[in-house]
Amino acid sequence: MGSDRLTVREIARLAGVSVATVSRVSNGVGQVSEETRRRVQRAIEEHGYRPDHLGRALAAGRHGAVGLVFPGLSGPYFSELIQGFEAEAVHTRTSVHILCTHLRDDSDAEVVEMARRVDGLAVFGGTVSPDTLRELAKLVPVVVLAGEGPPGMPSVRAENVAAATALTRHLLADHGLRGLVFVGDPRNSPDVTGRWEGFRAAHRQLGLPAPRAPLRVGLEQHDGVFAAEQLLSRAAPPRGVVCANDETALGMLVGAAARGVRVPADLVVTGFDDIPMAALVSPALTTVRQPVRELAGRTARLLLRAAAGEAGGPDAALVLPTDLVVRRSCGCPAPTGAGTATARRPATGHRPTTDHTTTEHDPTAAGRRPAAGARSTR
Amino acid sequence: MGSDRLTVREIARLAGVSVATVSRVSNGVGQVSEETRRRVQRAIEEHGYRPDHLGRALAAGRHGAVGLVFPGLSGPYFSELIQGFEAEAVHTRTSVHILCTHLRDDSDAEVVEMARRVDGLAVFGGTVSPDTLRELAKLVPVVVLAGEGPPGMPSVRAENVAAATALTRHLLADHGLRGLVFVGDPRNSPDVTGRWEGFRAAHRQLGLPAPRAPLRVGLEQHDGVFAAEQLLSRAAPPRGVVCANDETALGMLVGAAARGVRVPADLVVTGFDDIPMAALVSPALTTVRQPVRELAGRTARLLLRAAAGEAGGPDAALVLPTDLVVRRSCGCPAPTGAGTATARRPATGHRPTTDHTTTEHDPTAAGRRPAAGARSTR
DNA sequence: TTGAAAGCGTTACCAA
DNA sequence: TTGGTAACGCTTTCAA
Repeated sequence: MGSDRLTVREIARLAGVSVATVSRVSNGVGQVSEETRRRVQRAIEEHGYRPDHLGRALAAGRHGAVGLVFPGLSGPYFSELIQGFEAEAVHTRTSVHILCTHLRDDSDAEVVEMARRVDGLAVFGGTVSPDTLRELAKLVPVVVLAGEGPPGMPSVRAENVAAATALTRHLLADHGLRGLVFVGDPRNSPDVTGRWEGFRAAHRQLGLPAPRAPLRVGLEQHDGVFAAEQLLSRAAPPRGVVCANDETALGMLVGAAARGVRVPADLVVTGFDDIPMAALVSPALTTVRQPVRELAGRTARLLLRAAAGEAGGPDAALVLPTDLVVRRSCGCPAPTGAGTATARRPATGHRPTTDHTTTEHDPTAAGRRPAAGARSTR
Repeated sequence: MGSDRLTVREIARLAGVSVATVSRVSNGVGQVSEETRRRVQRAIEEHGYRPDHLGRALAAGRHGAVGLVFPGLSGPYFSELIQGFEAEAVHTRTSVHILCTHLRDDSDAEVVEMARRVDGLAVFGGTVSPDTLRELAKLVPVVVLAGEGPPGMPSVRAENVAAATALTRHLLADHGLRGLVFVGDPRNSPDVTGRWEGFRAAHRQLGLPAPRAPLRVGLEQHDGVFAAEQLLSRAAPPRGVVCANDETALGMLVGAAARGVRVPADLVVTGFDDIPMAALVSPALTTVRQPVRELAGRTARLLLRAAAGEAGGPDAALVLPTDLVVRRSCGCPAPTGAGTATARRPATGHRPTTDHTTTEHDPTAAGRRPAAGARSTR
């Protein structure tokens, strides 16, 4: 178990030098004669010495780690987010600690606790209260991911309102649908708030009466099934639903199928995020693509720069563009579909990567091909 | 941002006492006169002083944190695992740091790096090499989660082989199916290895020829769709597939539906894990339930005890029992199904919690009901 | 009951 | 090029 930890002093003694010299060698800084360096190096390697983190951090006044705070981790969206973030952090040799607050009531305290162990914090929108966010910012640099913080706090998010507006307008104007229902809880997260916002804006812009209240459910697949049960057992089920994310929409598809409700003939369903499954179900899901990877990457860069003590640029609130992805679940015909100005249509059927133009390498494409011998997730 | 951190010295000066007294008060140890205690307490609260973690950890020689190492985070399985682990850790005021190694080639080094920042490590089976595992164990206490480590290393896992055997026997013997295909990569993780093992054992036990090689795909939903494409485009598609987990099975269902293949009439599909969606799809998924929450809880308790320096008991490799859950996707009739000895059948249709006897509180049940005003995941 | 001082393991400054 | 030593912020003896 916890073997005899060796210290700089120990190595110094063994190599017959001072601790200062050992520190210089192990960090590769300062001037050390070739001969001494070799001697110290040998002692280090021979005993497998690695400087203790606590000591180092205490002396440096830095932890060499940043925190990533999420409410939960369900689904490919978060998975991708984390991957994008870590890919960036690895460059600066900064380790990333993930904290899931879940729904615990003392979660804000937990986040504050974490703030004391890291050099910076990326907090997912809606995870902690604005007050706590301000408190955190007094301790360490904070960047809000997929949301907005108090004025002046840097944040990175995807454009939700306009995309949701375009999507909803597509259903209302191009498909002539009425009585649409928004499935998701706008209080859930800033993302959902924005999508609900756009949903309403579309109605307003077209001079239609305001839509009814949203069906407030969570963002996981089974929440969508639950929503389908609710909606489809009504006397007059809606002709279309705009789901807060793809997973809910997939669940909706499942629930509809279970009741023999045909999509899109009887019910139109749309999602949000464009996760890999969105293009694989039938009918393929009309949705909005957001640059998840870049979202995470930009957040990481912003945070890492701030955590390193470099003056934060004037970049306050970054908003990344999104794309409407029109597929079949909205009622558009298979290969060529009527779309809005921003719509990009599927070229072929079943490959999410080639469905629409992507600006960056999409790792899910590689993931789908089961490369023999490669270790896969889990 | 990083405001003037106050130190113990500062507070001592303000309260007109020594640092030792401040330390005693802030930790609630030792003897301090009521009067002094109040004065120090006031200074502490007035300035919002909280002892620095690094200093404290350095003095104590402990980090007050443990690490949780996963290959990735896709799906409800990991989500549940993390939640279960953290629920246990919160009791001991230990914070949990999650590390996702993804598929990076330098991930073993990353794990070693993390080992130097925590008091103990729970490593998901198959995430790091046995050699690295041994190296880690030299630095901190290690518990393997959902797998087994080198001899002597504590581990907690679910019973896979017998469950997979029972499941497969059910298909072979009770349903008379032949030419089954195992969908999943046994090299992926110990869990999958065990399931493949059981799959083969069932064939052996019934005196049937050994099954063909598994269709090696990942464990996410889209991997199942991919597998369906592969299998169903063959000249002679299989009559049944045993999927390595529920998500793959759900993807298989989607892929089958897209091709007009009926389940279970044309194709029998089974999963593993019993995630919430398993009971909600139609046909509902025949699968194996594993006590994910308890898996995580036991791992946490084992690790936390070891991390606290308490002598680890004689508990080497814990194996938790699993349950075969027979639903419709295997071909059993809806309400009452032919089952094996261990089978527990659904009582009603659509509530995973009540589908089969569970020994502990199932948080997904609460999660499914969208409690108005409650913050939901993400 | 309180305080002075010695660590904890590292880095970095200042002399030598 | 090296070594001594003072931080870093805290806990914890040991005396008073």
